Amino acid sequence: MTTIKDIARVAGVSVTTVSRALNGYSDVNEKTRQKIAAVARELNYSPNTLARGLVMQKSKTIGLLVSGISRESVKDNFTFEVLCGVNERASTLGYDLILFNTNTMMQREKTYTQLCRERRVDGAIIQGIKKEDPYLKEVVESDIPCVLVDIPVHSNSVGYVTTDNALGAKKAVEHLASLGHKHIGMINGHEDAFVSQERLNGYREALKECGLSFRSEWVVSGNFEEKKAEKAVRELINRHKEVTAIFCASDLMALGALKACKELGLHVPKEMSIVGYDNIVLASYSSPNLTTVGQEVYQIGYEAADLLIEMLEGKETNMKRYLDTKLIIRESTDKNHN
Amino acid sequence: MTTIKDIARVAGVSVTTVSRALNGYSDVNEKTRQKIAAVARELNYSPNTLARGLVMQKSKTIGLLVSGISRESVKDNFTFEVLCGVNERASTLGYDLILFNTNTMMQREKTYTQLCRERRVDGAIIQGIKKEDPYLKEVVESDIPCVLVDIPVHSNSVGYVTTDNALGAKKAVEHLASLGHKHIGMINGHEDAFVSQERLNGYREALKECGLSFRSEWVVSGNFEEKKAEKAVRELINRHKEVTAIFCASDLMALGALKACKELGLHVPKEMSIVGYDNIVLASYSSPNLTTVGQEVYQIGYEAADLLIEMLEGKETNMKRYLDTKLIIRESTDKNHN
DNA sequence: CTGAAAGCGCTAACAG
DNA sequence: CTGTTAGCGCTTTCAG
Repeated sequence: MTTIKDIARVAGVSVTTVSRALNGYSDVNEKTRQKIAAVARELNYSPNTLARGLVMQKSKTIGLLVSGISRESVKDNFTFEVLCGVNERASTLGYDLILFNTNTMMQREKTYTQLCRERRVDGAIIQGIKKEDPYLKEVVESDIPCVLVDIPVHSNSVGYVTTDNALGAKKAVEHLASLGHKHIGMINGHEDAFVSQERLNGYREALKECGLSFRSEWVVSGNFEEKKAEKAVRELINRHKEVTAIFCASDLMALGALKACKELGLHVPKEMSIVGYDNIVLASYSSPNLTTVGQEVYQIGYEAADLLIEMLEGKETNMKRYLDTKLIIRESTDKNHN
Repeated sequence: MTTIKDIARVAGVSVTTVSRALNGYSDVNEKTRQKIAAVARELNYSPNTLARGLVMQKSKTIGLLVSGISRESVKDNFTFEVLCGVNERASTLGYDLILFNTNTMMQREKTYTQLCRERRVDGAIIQGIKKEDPYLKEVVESDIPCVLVDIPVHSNSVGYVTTDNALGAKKAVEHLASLGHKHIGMINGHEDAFVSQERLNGYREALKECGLSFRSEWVVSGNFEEKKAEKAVRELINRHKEVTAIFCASDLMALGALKACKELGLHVPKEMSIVGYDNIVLASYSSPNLTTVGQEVYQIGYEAADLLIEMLEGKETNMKRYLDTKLIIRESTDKNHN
């Protein structure tokens, strides 16, 4: 593998000059520069980023920390979409991505900070972490620049990008209310997720503003899982016949809700309206298609990378970004017929 | 950031000893070892992998080269599943993953080899590359250890993992034939993919073995795209009324085929049988559910990482791995009623 | 069992 | 405009 030393020898200059020439510094004679460039090409030179990183104290690498890279997370490719967006923006700006997996992290017994420091990543993007995950605390306390996805926590070195989950939920519930539904249930995710809190808040707000009453019995947890949600909906409906519409905190759970209704012989949307959240691909393929609250997941990843790199490069920023959601009306909601 | 130098100073030993102690060499006094371990913990030490990589000439990093990390590839999460599998196996074996994106690679005008060498990855896994992609040639010629996904090409330094695509296709077509279909069309992917070639071969073989005739007019390209396939199927059916079953080289295209049939008022499976390939998540959610040839995509990634690391660590291996496919019969195929 | 010293490939003062 | 020198943090002979 050729090094700048080799180039220096062949070109008959010092390594310093080679380094400067290759890095586009101005104080190099044009002739020398060209000579060096030619030799570099000829010798098929590639810079060694490890060596550069060692001396520069930065690696042009971003750590991507996701807990969702597992066998299960395939249906709901939130994780993947975020990753695509991050990848796109980061590589455009000259950063490479290194993948960390929190599952394995635990196996290895390495902490977040250790992982980041060992690899000397310049910063990290974290996704899919739970509210009370010990890593979250560690992140906030460490001084590694970091952007959180969907966790509105910030500090000197950590920012976040998220959508207004309360507002998104509100849109969904208002839609249901505007269709004449008076008794609207909710299937929420698990409590360890910030988004669940927020979506619940939005649900309550919407009910209030629409003059509908909030009943805690109508709110049950589906743990963001299709199966759990199916069960939860079945129970909810059996216990509370008055409910004519359900807002689900994720599409996957809405899919479960659909199944539950089918089993119970309840027609969606004639007898039961269902709204999901996320607009995953499946949402437009199920029958009936899901009315849902869409978020631009790819864009979330994109913005996360963009924000992190702004932080890394010392740009002025308030370290918070909010993206829009929009209500997508399909076939799973209809007027209240009762 | 503390270094082994700091540890050496505090512990009152040399850096050499620290290095040896921390790396578990045997020739270190147990007392010294413990002292060093204690100091390291106290100082919150993390090894610098860049420095280590520089001197050791290897980085414990695997480059993951995928062309599918783009906005479009979300429906078909083949890419993601492979990634999950790779990630799982690699991180278990102590390797980190670094993501390269071929799209951006072109923007940056960096070649595959450059990317790998700059980051000093120990090896690479390549997925989603086309048959005549210039990178493929480069890969085979370079001496960077590398595993290809679904491209049966190998050399001294490159191996591959794939499924027997011909056999998979054969199973699908035989299933159709066994249902009494005599006129079986095929929607293939683009010609630049090895899997397309192979699936076509399997299709032809099956026809032959079942005593059915091969008609090139019955084979059209859907370019692995849902929309393209929809159009292709519409045209195929209009031109060749005799066709009663279609084998699609991907589920996404089979979904397109389903749409085409719906538009044409053809009932699936009563009037037209459809088989897909891949068993993507959507396949079990569409109506009707797709009969399809399933492959264990996660496992492909897992095996790719496993194979690569075997190669890296000098294990004996023939550098080829084949995985099984299995026919999954659902609702989109039925007996020939004509 | 331990330490001194060299060097991985690169950048960055500093001095010409 | 160019070269000398030092050093990033680590591993590894080679001598004790």
